[in-house]
Amino acid sequence: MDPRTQKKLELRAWIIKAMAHPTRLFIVDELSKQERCVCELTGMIGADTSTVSKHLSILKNAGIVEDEKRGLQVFYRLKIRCILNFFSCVESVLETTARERAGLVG
Amino acid sequence: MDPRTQKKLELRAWIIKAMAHPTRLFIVDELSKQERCVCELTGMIGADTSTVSKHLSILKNAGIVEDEKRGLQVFYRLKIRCILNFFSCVESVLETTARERAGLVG
DNA sequence: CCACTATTTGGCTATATTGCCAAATAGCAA
DNA sequence: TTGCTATTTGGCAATATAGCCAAATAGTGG
Repeated sequence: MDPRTQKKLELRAWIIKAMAHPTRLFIVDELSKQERCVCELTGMIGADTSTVSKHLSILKNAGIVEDEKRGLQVFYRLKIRCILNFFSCVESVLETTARERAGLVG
Repeated sequence: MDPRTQKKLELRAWIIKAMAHPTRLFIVDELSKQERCVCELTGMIGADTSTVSKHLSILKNAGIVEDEKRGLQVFYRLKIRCILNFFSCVESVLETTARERAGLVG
């Protein structure tokens, strides 16, 4: 693999990696419904505020979400809606696997 | 986040994580064009055979690719085509980010 | 059986990620 | 300024991932 291709794929893998964590999937799903501040997300997730903040900054750096400060709070929004397609394709993967397993048994 | 949701998201994150590596993105892209044996992919990637084999087993365990042994060789195929949507959405992310950066400068 | 090729697995080290706590920063209000 | 709340950042320990080499496994042919 030539270095140019390598660099290109590293960048793309880095964006996908931003999605590759359960907490961050939760956040993206939640933000697909409505914007949320860090404290709201922290409450729903049940982790340390700093942990949630770091997850959000990973998503923000990747370019998947955007933030807006209003008063004391920082609100996060989903910036790229097509990222939700990840969910449906992942469901396809799971369904296919489940169907295969069922087929092996029956 | 309740344990049920957590488990569900962990499973989905695990599948996405299988895509979150430059070498595995290369493999998926290559397999989207045609099936390939491990030795062919190893040649294109330029890593140790064992490394490529491990990447392939990650993709296989995730349910994204499937394999078929023919003689000495094991051929891998892309099983879930919608995974290619990941690429186009990632391009959207990159384009949006690039447009923003350009806007800030000009 | 032996030799040879293709692939997988085990084991190791280096590196990256995660999550907590503590501390720093930012904004609002007295 | 001081105090309070929301968020981010730094640092650390635990865990996970990646890549190489060496060894094991599987299939082919003499």
